[in-house]
Amino acid sequence: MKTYNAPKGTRDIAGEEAARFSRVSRIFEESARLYGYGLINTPIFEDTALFERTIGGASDIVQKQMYTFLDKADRSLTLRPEGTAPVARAAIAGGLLRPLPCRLYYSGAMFRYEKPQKDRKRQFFQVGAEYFGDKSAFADLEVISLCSTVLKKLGLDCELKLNSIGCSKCRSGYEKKLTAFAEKKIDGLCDDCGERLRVNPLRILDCKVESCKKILAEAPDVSEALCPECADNFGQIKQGLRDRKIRFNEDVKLVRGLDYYNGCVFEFYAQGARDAVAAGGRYDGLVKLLGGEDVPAAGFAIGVDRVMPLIDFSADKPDYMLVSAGAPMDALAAFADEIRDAGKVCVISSKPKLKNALKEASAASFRFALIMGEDEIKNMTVSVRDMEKGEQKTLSRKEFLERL
RNA sequence: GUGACUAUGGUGUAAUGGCAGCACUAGAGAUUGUGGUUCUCUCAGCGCGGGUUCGACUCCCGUUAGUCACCCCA
Repeated sequence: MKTYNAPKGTRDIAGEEAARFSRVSRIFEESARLYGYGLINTPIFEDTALFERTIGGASDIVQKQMYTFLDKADRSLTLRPEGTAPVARAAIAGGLLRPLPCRLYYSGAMFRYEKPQKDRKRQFFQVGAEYFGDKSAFADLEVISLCSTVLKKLGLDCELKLNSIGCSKCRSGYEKKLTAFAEKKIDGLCDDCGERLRVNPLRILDCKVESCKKILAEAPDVSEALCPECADNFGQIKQGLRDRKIRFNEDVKLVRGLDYYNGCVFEFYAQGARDAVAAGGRYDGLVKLLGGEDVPAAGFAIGVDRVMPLIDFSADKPDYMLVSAGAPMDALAAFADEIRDAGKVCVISSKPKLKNALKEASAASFRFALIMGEDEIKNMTVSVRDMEKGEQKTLSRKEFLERL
């Protein structure tokens, strides 16, 4: 019989992984809620143009990583490769940006057509938060704090890398300077950098080739090219982080791959992890670009798949397995419901023989087996067997339920 | 997208080109209502397609999938 695997670059998440997954989502959602963020669910696919315009036509994502298809009416649709543009789009469309500020969080699958490898699947999961309507450092600080809090609650010790790539004004000035610098040294730079210089000069700062790194070490700094406003804003963010005791390292070479970013950008690196587990920044131009008013914004996303294997996790053992020793199933079912009403996990073993039922309970690591047989039915009792200690005692069902 | 490596029951692993074994798991059982230790039995496999050969799990080519690096990114 032919069987089917999950499609290339996707995977099934079950068992312990699933438990990790929901733990990460739960902790994120809890924190976002406590910060006053509201959940927003956007479609899994959008008009292709939404991503082409916002992410940047020159970016790798748009150039070769989008899952784009035509629907039956020849509309060009794309499986979302990231969450920010859809959230911005939805916030505009849904009139959510009227009383500003507006705080939203999301959680879900994203898609990028890449060659799968460690920590890089074609379908991956992100949780993220977006803050609309505040131009000041306050917003940057809030989203960085939220992100940092979540990672901390997950037990991760992360390094925060921080940079400012400036507003549209100082950025274009800087890009000119950088381009001029790089063109002089073009012979020493790799081919990719030549290409980057043409399409998105900032990205050459990100080059991993040693010879390029050496040359670019002398490149002009963004920090020196910032306009007074941007420099002041960035200074406030850094001071705010110090006040909040959030450690960070300024990295003047940090740029982001998506075109809509400006101002402060950041990435969180977990210990030992090569890639960022979370990243974000400010994107003041995005809402306007999508036809909304001129609403400044900042946000971040956490890579759930990347965080999952890093968290310290031990699965909870299920509580009770009800096993029959000749008791009718009806009696078991009613009692099981009473236990569930008390909020405890209770599973009824389908094995008719006590021996096999106990075997099942121990194989599935239940903490207790609840034995019900003729004696227990007659006396309204239950025999509670501790599967680890091997101790067993019989008590009245009423007493048992009270102790839950 | 480029490059390298890998592919055998559900899992982990063997077999100079000559009958595919082993361990774990799972299922059934070892006289009455007591499991996680023992014993017996059972189920289950060469990713797919070509080629070389008397004969291919083994060699060659292709393909698919996985892993790793590059690229890029959460």
